[in-house]
Amino acid sequence: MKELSPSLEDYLEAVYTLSRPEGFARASRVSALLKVSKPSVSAAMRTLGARGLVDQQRYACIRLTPAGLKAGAEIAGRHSLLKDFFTAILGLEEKKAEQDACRAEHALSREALLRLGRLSLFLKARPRGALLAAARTCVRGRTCK
Amino acid sequence: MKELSPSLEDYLEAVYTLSRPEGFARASRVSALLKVSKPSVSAAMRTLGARGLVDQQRYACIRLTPAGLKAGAEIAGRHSLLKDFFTAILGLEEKKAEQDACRAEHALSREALLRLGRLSLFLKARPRGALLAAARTCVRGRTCK
DNA sequence: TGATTAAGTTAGTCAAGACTAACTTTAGCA
DNA sequence: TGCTAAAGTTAGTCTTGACTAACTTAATCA
Repeated sequence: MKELSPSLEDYLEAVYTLSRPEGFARASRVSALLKVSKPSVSAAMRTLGARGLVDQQRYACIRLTPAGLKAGAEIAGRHSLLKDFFTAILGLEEKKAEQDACRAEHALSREALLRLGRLSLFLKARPRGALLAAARTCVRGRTCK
Repeated sequence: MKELSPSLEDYLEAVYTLSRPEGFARASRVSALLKVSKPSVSAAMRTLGARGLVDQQRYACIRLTPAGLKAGAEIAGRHSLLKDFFTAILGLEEKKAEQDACRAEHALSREALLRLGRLSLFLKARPRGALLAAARTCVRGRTCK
C-alpha cells in the first residue's frame, strides 16, 4: 500500500465528501469542487482506480471501494479535526480555517494529529470553558497574562 | 513577489541555516542536508538567484541577498515555532517533531502560525507549569480528566 | 607547478500533475 | 426515436522538481 500524494488525497477526499449523500460522485462535481479541469479528474480517477480505491467504469458514476471508503474517511477525519482545532481553539475565521486545514491535512503525521485532537478535547473540557476562553483570548492576541 | 514553492522554501531555509556560522553556504552542504543531488541544488540556486534571494556566481559560495536573508529567517522561524509546539506542547519525540515541522511549515498560514505561537506561550506561562503538564499528559493519551 | 580530487555545472531524462482542444458517450426531451 | 447538450475521455503540451552521466572549474599537496 503506497502512500497517496497530496493531490490524490484531495481527489479521494472530494469523492468521499460528494459520495456521502447518494453513495456515488460525478466527475463534474469533483472538478467543480476542487477547481480543476475534467481531464485532470479523469486521470486522477484512473490512478485511484488502479490503486483499488475507486471503482471506475468508463463514463459512469464514481464509487468508492471499501478500501477507498476507509481511506477517504480517514482523510476527511484529519481535515475536520484540523478545521475544528483552527476554529475552536485558534479562533480562525471559518474560511481561513478551511484553507489551512486543506493544506495541513497532508502535512501532519498520524501521531501529531492524534495529539492535536487530544489537546483540543483537553482545552474544551476545562470547567465552564474558562480555560478555553482564556486560551482563545490569548491566541487572538488581546491579553495574555 | 511571487510565492515560493515548498521545494524552494526548503532550499532557501537550508541556505539560511548553513549560512548562519560563516555567512555563506556550499552547494554540497545543501545537497547533503536536504538529501538531494548536486544538480538539483544547482538548479534551485539558479531559480532563487533569478528571484533575487541568493547571490550566485558560478562555482562560488552561496550567499543570501538581504531579501533572501529576510525570507530565510521567516521560514526558519516558522520551522522552529512548529517544532517547539510539537515537542513542548504535543510532546512529540524530537525526530518526529522535526519531520512534522518540515512538512507543516509550508502548509500553515501566517495567521495560524501566529496564533499557534501564542497558544504555546499561553500554555507554557501557566503557574508552575501545572497546566502544561496536565495538557501534555492528556495529549500523550494517558489520563485526560 | 602540475596532478589529483573535490565541488559545481550542463545536458538529457523522467514522473507527476496540471492544462486546452477535440472527440465520444450518455441522457433527456421534443 | 433521434437530436442535442452535458458529461466524460483521449491526445498532446507544459512546468516543476527530481535524477544520472559526463564535463568543467577550483583547490590542495607532493
